[in-house]
Amino acid sequence: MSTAAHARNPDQTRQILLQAALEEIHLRGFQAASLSNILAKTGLTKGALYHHFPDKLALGYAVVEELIQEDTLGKWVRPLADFNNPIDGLLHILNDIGGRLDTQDVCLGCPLNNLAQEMSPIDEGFRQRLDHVYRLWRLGISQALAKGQHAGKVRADINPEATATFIMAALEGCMGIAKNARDVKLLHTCGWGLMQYLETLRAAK
Amino acid sequence: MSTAAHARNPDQTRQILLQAALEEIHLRGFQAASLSNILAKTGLTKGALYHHFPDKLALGYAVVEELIQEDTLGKWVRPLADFNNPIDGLLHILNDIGGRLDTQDVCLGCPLNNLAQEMSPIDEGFRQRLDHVYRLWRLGISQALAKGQHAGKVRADINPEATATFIMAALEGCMGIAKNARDVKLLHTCGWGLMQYLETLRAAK
DNA sequence: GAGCACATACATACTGGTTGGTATGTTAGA
DNA sequence: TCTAACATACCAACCAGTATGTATGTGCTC
Repeated sequence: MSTAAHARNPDQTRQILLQAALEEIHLRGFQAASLSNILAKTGLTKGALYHHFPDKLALGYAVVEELIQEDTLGKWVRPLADFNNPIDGLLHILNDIGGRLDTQDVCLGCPLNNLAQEMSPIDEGFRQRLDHVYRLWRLGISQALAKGQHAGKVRADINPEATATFIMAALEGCMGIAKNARDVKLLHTCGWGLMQYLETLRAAK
Repeated sequence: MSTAAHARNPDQTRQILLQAALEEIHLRGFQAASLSNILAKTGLTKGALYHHFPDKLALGYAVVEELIQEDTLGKWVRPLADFNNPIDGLLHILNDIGGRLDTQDVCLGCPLNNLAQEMSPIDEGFRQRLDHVYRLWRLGISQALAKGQHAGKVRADINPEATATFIMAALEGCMGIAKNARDVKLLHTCGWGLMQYLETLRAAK
């Protein structure tokens, strides 16, 4: 019987480190993220960190691959596949996420976009991993749009890939603008513009 | 007669420092921007830098207020005022800038957006200065749209301010996506989506 | 199934390098 | 002659990373 004074659970420890790293990176960015801050938040030490990750870069990569990618798939790609009208689907997800975001979320912005803007010119490894997430996201929207075209819900004269790219970009842009303004209302204003655009994609009856 | 061995020109020295700081910040971000790198690029020393600026933060603020703001006004706000159809104006500027951007520009992204994403959660002074630039930009587009409405060029049922916000956001989003993809073609794909949106704003004949 | 062997899972203490910032020079020009 | 405009030398703080120590669980032996 273990008294659990120092019970060991390496998988959980790893998750705790990843989560704390995500929070620190989300706030300060990767370069300015301090390992000491991350460890202070977890109560762990450098021994634990460097046992689970070879260096800071690997920790950052793991945050992208295991947390940010999963979050993107879970919030956007998988839910969207459940709708047979992708425009309704996108509007629903948009409203759902937009309604749940509080001021703090808006102020910190999208972790994917934050990291992309910071790290893509500096580190190719980050760039590729982030690009992979963007590709999955874009592909999810693109396939949904194509399916919607076959179902006669989406205009046949638009290119699903290009349109998906623009939707994704516009969304990140809206989040970014609202983030700097520190204004949830501005996010909704911006989101209204995006929804207006989405409506133009519906097939004529 | 000055042999110009060490000719002094404080205003020019200040500009040189600002420009070098902009380049370094554009590449690495503000926090990771190294004063040593900036000085090495200029051939100046810390004495010069700290004579013209009290600290690193003030240097960063000056870059926003004097370089980035001017650039935004010069590239977007002032040119747009010359068109009597804002939609044609926006399309023209978009094509003009999009055509001139090379791969390096795309990879580094928009300095305004870069700084906003990095610094707005961390430093209120940065946030306010960047917000001011965004406001000027948004106001420029908004006023042009309103003018276009009165001239019967722009649909009367859209809100100029909200639409201007979305245009600005979508644009920054497109730049951001292309930046991470390191792909000029993706920027044009994305830009095509934005242009498609702009076309929907035209008043019916 | 008791005890030993060993790898895993951490904690602690320390280091070299870089950073922003400062204190103190030195030189140019008015 | 005095001040603005720089240059030089230095410093404390912080950083990622490492070397080493220690405790925990686990498998293997007899």
